[in-house]
Amino acid sequence: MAKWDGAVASREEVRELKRRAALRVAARIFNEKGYHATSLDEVADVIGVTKTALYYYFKNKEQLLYECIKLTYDCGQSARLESEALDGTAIEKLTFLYRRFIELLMVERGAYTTMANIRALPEDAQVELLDRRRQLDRYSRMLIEKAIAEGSIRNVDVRITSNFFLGAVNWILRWYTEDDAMSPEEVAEHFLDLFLNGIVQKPA
Amino acid sequence: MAKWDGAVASREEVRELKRRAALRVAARIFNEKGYHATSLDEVADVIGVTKTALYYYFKNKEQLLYECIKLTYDCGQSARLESEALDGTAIEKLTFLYRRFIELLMVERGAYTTMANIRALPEDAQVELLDRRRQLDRYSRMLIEKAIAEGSIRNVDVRITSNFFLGAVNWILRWYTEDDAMSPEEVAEHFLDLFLNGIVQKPA
DNA sequence: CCATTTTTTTACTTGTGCGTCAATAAATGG
DNA sequence: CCATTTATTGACGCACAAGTAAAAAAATGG
Repeated sequence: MAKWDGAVASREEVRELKRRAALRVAARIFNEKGYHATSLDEVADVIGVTKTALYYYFKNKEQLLYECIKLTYDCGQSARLESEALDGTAIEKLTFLYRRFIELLMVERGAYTTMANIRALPEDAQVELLDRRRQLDRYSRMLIEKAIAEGSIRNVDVRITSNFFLGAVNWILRWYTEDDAMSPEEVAEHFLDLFLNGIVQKPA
Repeated sequence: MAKWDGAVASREEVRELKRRAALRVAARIFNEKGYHATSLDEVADVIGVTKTALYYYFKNKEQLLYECIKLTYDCGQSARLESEALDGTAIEKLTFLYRRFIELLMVERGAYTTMANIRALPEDAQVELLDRRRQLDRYSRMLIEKAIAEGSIRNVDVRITSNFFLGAVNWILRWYTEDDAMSPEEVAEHFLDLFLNGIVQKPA
């Protein structure tokens, strides 16, 4: 057994930590300035190494972007899988899906999923990511339909409603900063409240 | 007086039409692939001229982007000015603001206002655009506050609520295509309904 | 039809940033 | 403390796209 019994990171662990740190830095700068406007020299500078060192961890710039975007998509996938595993009514699953998605997104802080970013990737990566996006969207719509059927929500337009809320959620990364006074859980709570109940004051 | 009495475009009019056509094309491609990934050769190709011709109408690439983004910001400004000119309750003004904003945005189809795009511009243009954005946001929040005060909407968190809806609206350009079955007015109607009333089925 | 202005093109310069290769430095284990 | 693997660096080639200058083409009005 290694001394310190795992309290100190092994070689592979160090490597993995460095990779993740690099991804965080890259995602932040990509979001700030955009993928194409960001040079690898710049990312490397912020990390404190040279560009060539990055190539030791990532095949190329595309690969770096791909993994940044994947951070974000994994949030959606996790939320979906957890929601599917629940047993409850459609509106309960729907509520859970979005709450979880928001919380994960805000904690992970991956790369925005702009069309510009997706399009920068090779064809197969594009297909994979767009497919994942569609899965989330389809699941979201399916839940809305079921919730309408079970009578828990109004007879809204499914496509519009799904886009409406997914848009509001995706936009969070645009205005939420790490030093925000509000926690991800609080934001999620407010968003769900707005989504479910709207803003209008109902007569008592 | 010119013959045909203005039925045929004058020189300046033709020039202006060409400028606008170029802006449309550029905005579409910028939205599709991102500003930095789009070469002027490509924009020119789609229009059917060479890159150099573009330089006859626009000072440089930045200028082209600036005007594309301005198309979008002008939508927000127009909606705000029209809303301010109304006399009605806060919730009426708020409803009008967003309905008008959505409709204008969908018709104009300017450039997405991503951080990457803004940051690509020179400092003074950035300041100007971000200031305009803040004006719209401030006006939106002010109306929400007043609407709470007048008792027409619930006591929601103003910042969250404004960001929530502005996000959903800005996202429209991501999923709405020109050949969509739904008209801008219909989309606006649905969005306002969702925003005001939420999705939950209220007991009769 | 010609002179002039407007518009567009061809050919070029220049800078920037991705990705590579060989060389060096740091860590690891015997 | 040395041999070997792992990690990082510096220097460079190369492609691509922004922007320019001068010439050609097209439109306009007399």
